[in-house]
Parts: sequence; C-alpha cells; structure tokens
Amino acid sequence: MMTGMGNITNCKTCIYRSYLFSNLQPGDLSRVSLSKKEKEYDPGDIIVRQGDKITSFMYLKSGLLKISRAISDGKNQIISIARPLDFIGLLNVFSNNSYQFGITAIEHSTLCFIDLKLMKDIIGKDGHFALKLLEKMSGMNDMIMHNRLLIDQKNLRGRIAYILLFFSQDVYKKDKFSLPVSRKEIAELINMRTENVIRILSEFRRDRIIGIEGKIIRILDRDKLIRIAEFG
Amino acid sequence: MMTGMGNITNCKTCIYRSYLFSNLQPGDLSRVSLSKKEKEYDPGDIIVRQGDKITSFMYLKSGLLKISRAISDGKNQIISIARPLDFIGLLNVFSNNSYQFGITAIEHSTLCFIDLKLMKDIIGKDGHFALKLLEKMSGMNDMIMHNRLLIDQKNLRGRIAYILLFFSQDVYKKDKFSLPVSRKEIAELINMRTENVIRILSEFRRDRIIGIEGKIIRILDRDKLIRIAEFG
DNA sequence: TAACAGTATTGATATTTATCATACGTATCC
DNA sequence: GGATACGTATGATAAATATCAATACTGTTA
Repeated sequence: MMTGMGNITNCKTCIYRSYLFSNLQPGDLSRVSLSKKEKEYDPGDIIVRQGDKITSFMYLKSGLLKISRAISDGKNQIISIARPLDFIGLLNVFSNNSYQFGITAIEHSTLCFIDLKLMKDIIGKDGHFALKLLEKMSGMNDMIMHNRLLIDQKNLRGRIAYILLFFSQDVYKKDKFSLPVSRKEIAELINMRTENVIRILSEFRRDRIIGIEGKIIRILDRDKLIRIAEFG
Repeated sequence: MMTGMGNITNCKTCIYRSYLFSNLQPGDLSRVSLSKKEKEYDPGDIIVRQGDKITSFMYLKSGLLKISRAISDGKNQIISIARPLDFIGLLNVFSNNSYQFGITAIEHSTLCFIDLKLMKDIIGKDGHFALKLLEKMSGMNDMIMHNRLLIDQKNLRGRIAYILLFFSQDVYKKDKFSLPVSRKEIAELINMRTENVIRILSEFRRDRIIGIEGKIIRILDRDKLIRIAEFG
C-alpha cells in the first residue's frame, strides 16, 4: 500500500528537479513547491485507474511504473514503462479530462503531484516554460512511438532481446538485474503470448546468452543479444 | 510535381482556418498570414524527406498525406495518414531539429507553411495559444498511438477491415471510394505483407463484403466489416 | 495445515502469417 | 516495338506464432 505522503522536499533544492523547471520564475517555483504533493508507492500499487479524472501533473522522482490500458475481456496492453524523471501522463493531460490508461507501480516509487490548474496557469504566463513543455512532450511521444514501431518490426526473439536490453541498459545499467515485471506483463508489453516469452527466455538460457534464476536475469552475451534484437 | 505556390489566401478569412488560430491576437494572425507560404502537391510528390531540417510548421488544408519512415534495406513503415486540418509534423517539430520521418502526398494536397521561429515567438508570448497547441499535439498523439495499439491487437483480416473502414468512414465518408494507396502501402501501414493484403481483399470480395475494381473499393456489407474489424 | 489462485514451465498441436514461385496487366523508357 | 520495372493476383509451402493441456512452484488465505 501507499507508504508515505506529504510535502517534505523543497522543489528549489530537489535533487530530482527536472530540467523543465530549471528556468521557472522564482515565484512560480515557490507556488509549485508549496502546492505539490509527494507520494510513495509500493510495487503493485495502483496510481491511477483508467477513466480517473485528471487533476494533476505527475512527475516520477524515483522508481518504475507501468502504463497500460484495458482491452477486451480482462486483457491488458502495456503502453510503456516510465522511468525516473519522466512526466507521467503527459501524453493525456492536455487532451483528455480523464486518463485513457492506468498507471501502476512496478517498483517502490516516489511521485510528485502538481496541481493541473497551477500548471496551466504557469503555461499561460510563461511562454518559455510552455515551449519547454512542448519539447518534453514531443520528445516523450517520439520515444514511445519509436519503440513501438521498432517492436512491430521484430520477430519474437528480437522483441525479447530488445526488452532485456532495455532493462539492462536503459533502466538498471547492469548486467544482472531483477525483472520488475512478470512474464505475462512482458508479453503484454511487447505484444506476444506469455508461453512464448517463457519459451524464448528458456531458449536464450540454453544458448548461454542469459542466465535466469526466477526474476533474476544476467546478461551473459550482450553482443549476441544486440544482434538478435537488431534482427533474428 | 509541385503545381503551385504563393500566398494567396488571407488567414483571417481562410475557410480552412484551424480552431487553433481562433483566438490569436489580431497582430499575430496578421504576421502568420503575411509570412505563411501555401503550396500544392500532386500524388507522389515528396513534401519532406526523412532527415530534412525542420524550418516550418505545416498545416494540411486539403488532400491526404502519408507519414512514413525508412527501415532496413529499402523497406518502409507508414506511421499514419494525415487528413485535412491536421498539423503535420507536430509530432517532431519541437523535439528534433530534423524530421524523423518523410512526408509524401497521396492525393492532390494544399499545405500551409508557417515559419517555425514565428510560431515559437507566438507561443512564447501567448500562453493561451501555447496551451491550445499542447492540447492539439496531445490529441494527435493520442489518436496515432491509439490506432497503432489497436492494430497491434488485430489479426490480418481485422486489420484490413479496420483500414477499409478508416478510408470509408473517416476519410471519404462514402461507401465507394478510390484507394489512395497501393496494396504495398497498405501493408506498410498495418504491418503485414503485400501478398496478404491482396489475398484478404480478394477474400472479402469473394464473400461479398466489398467490391473491388482496381483501386475502386465499394463497401457492400458494412456491418460485417465492422464485426471483422472488431474481432475475427 | 490445507486449499487456493496466480505464475512459471514444457510439450504437442493447430492456426496464422510469411516466403517463394509464377503469371499477367500496365505504364515507362529508350 | 521490345525491354524493363512495378503493381496485382493466386497457389504451394515453410516458418512463426498461438493455443491447448498438463505439471510444478509460489505465496496467500482460511
């Protein structure tokens, strides 16, 4: 369950402070700092449900989240994994009144909630900030779209290799890491079936490309994995 | 080839004027109107090449475009089809200096080019405009992402049904229309092989769901097509 | 502790999709 | 006019992926 909440950190000195807020007018930064709420979540905690009303702007200080949407009969599709310093829900916050996707913590995470009205107010006053936000949003969309287009092109082995490299290189920056998601969730993320996720992981283990102990993955042959992700 | 260019229309009285520009300061609208360039393109004309420097903001007044990106060995992937009143390249214009995709006319099209510096200048000054632009961009991204996520879930028949309904309902609003793209391009758009596009179109014809005469498609059984797009 | 639900695993099989081959029409280019 | 390229079309076959079934393991609850 949610393990903490409050407003401990001052935005001015926050070590996680985003580039986005780097040139904000001092008065505006104070208003953000005073009104923001900071919350902590444990793995599995639901942060927003699909359909919830959007009332704030969310910033992931630390941790890892999954952004997913419900499709027919209880099935889910994971749109992307949010990483620290990401603005969550940025995709939706200006185009909808309610979330078109759900957000769930997959690691212990700390989020900042900034009131949406305040944000819009600042955007209205501070064109420089607005432009930076446009850049940020554009960049995020680019990345998510790019990833999905890439994954669409790959066969199943390529997708598994890609996602393993994603966790190893982009998220944990380590050869050995603990998968923050189940096999089923990997399947939902890269558009395949759970059984095939498991099968291909086993295959990679058999071929000494990775080591597996439950959730613990160790990359043994990164070059080969890169080649498989690239194609084949 | 490009068949026209110049600055004929006044933005103030333009019948294609976007909602986005509806509350612009009169002075700013004049600056847009004076600096904008209007160009016409024929089917097949390349509007921007992947990698081109971004210098303007593009607005599609009429026509139809394809937005695509090159992948390995001469293959292409079509990201989306742009329709009238769309701001083209909005996905990229604030996050990159150069286009990450190419844009090609697939029907006779008229575009407005607005200088990017001018746009950024207006955004900086006019927070209300900036906010509307954020909404527009967000909405566009939503739609493209949503479509791609949907297509990922469908089998090949579902994808073909979906794309036929897209052209019939969203683009032409008619039962009978001329496909603006080749079978190969359909394949690139919905992530399948040309042969299978052709095969499934033939199958739909055999089952009296559609009529085909070359590029001319006629929807004969819309309900069935909807059901197939939905699932099956 | 037993019962239970969710997850992971593997094998056998069915279905879907891609690939390869061939043919034919159409437009383009010299 | 013939050569060439490209789009459309269909069939046969191979490869990739999903589905179904069975089992084991995990943690949680009664």
